[in-house]
Amino acid sequence: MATILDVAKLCGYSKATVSRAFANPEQVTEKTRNKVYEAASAVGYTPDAIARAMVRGITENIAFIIYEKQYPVGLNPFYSPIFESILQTCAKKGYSLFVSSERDVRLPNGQVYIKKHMDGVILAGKTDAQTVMDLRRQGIKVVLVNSIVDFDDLICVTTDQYGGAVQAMRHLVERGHKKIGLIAGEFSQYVYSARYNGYVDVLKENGIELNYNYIQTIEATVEAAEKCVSAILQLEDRPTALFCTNDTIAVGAMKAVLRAGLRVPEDMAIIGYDDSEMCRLVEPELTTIRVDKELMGRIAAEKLIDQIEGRQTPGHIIETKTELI
Amino acid sequence: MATILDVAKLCGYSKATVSRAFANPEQVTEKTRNKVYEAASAVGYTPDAIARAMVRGITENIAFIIYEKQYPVGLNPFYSPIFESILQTCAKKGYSLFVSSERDVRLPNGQVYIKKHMDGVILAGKTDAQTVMDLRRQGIKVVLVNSIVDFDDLICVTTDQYGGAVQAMRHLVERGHKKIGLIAGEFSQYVYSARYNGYVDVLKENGIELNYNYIQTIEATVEAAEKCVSAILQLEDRPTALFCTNDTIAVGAMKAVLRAGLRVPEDMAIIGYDDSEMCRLVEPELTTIRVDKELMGRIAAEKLIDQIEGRQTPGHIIETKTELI
DNA sequence: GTGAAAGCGCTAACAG
DNA sequence: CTGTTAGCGCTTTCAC
Repeated sequence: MATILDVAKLCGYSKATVSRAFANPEQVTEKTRNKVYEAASAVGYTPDAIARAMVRGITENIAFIIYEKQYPVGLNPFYSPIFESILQTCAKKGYSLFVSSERDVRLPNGQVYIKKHMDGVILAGKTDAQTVMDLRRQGIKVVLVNSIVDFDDLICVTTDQYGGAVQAMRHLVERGHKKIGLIAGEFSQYVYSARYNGYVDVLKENGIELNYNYIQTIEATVEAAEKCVSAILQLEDRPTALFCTNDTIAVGAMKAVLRAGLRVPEDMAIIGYDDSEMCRLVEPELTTIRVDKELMGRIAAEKLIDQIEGRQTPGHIIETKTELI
Repeated sequence: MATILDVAKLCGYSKATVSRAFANPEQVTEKTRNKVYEAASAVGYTPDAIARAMVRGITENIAFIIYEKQYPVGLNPFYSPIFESILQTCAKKGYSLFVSSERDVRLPNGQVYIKKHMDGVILAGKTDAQTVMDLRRQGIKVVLVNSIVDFDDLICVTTDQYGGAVQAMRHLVERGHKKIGLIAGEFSQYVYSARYNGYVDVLKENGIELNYNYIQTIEATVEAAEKCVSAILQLEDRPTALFCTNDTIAVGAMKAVLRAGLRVPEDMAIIGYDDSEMCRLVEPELTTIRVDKELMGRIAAEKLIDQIEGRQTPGHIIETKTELI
């Protein structure tokens, strides 16, 4: 592997000049530059990013670490668009992106440790204060997505979970539904209760009494939702609408209804949550609550990079708006 | 940021011993080790991966680089499971994973250059010999997924594209279909022609004549497929079955059929390709050709890591089997 | 089992 | 504009 020294020798300039020709071309005359480049091509030289990172103290890499039990990282319909958005933002800013689902590695002494080929991380999903502190102690900047830890100087990018649930429920109520079921996924406490409260509160504000037969908590999979809703359809006095706390559940619910020979939404209205890709795949297409995942990813990446590059990043909780689709 | 020297000073041992306590614990007595760990915790020390990589010449990072125009990386229903599988394999082997859709960065001299915080890359999608050579010249090991470049010593993990298409077509023919349409996505030449040939050959072997009204090439999106199939449904003598060259197209086709008030598969049989997640979301569920994406990802990652760690990796083209679902 | 010393390949003052 | 020099933090012989 050719090093900077090989190039320097060949073109007759010093290491420093070769270095400048690549890292700060404007600091070198065009003539010199060309000679350097020529020599570099001749020996097949390419700067070594590791050595560079070592002396500069920065890697220009960040990591996106998802910690959710629900689905694997790459297949998660909610995080995929966020991931994609982060990826794009990184590309634009010249950063490379690590992806991982295991937040930490243990040193032989049992200490938590994250491989430090990165200047910062975006943590998504279940996150605790300790992790954030560990990371920071290692000199790594942190931004949270879809989770909140109460440090004043920590950026947490979230959505209005409660507001979205209220939007969904009001939509159903406005269309005349009084018997509305809740099929809730087993999400983190934070997400679960916000959506649950939205359900309960909208019923209350419309004077509709809770019917606990209509409320089910299940694993957030198509299969579980299908099974659960099939059972609900057997109820004497079955609901006319279902609020599903994510789209995967809504798709399962829809399958159950269609298989029972009923129509959506005439016989059973269904609303999902997240506005994932699948909403547009099924027929009829699913009503859902849009969460601006593209924006969440972009903000998270931009704020993180701002911090890495030493720009001030005021703000703590950044809440993006939801919208009915 | 505490360095190894801080720890050495505090515990009274040398840098070398501290280094060993973390990198090769067995080379140090337990007593020493504990003292080192204690001192490390006290000053908040954690080994610096960059410095480590610099002297050892290995990073324990690899990259997954997708070069496809079709969909963005993170949202690609075909590559997502491969990605997930690679991620898992990496985690198991102690490697971290970079993900990217832009294969290269250009140096000021115009040379292609990839940031070398990695020991190897898995290249997916459109790949050319030059890229492979550039990477190798930079000391980076390469494995290809879903693409082929003819170097004897280059591992290419693919599937039997032609065989899969034949399976799909035979399935339709066996169920008595004679008027079979082909809705082909604009994929790479390699994929496109393998699937196209499968279509043509099975028709031939059954003595069915090609009807060019039944063959359409479109952008591989739900919308394009829906539009295309809506038009096909208007044909005087419309087909009774459609072979769609991926599931996204098949889903679009299905939507068009259902919207026209027809039934799937009674009025129009539809078969997709890839066995992506969406097949199980739609109702009725989609018949498709399974491609073992989990296996492809795992093999690619394992072979790459084998190469990085200096193990022999014979073989060139590794073809995984397809299966009708 | 532990220490001393020599770099890994590069950048960043500081001179000239 | 270019060269000299001094490390970045760690691992790894080679001695002891």
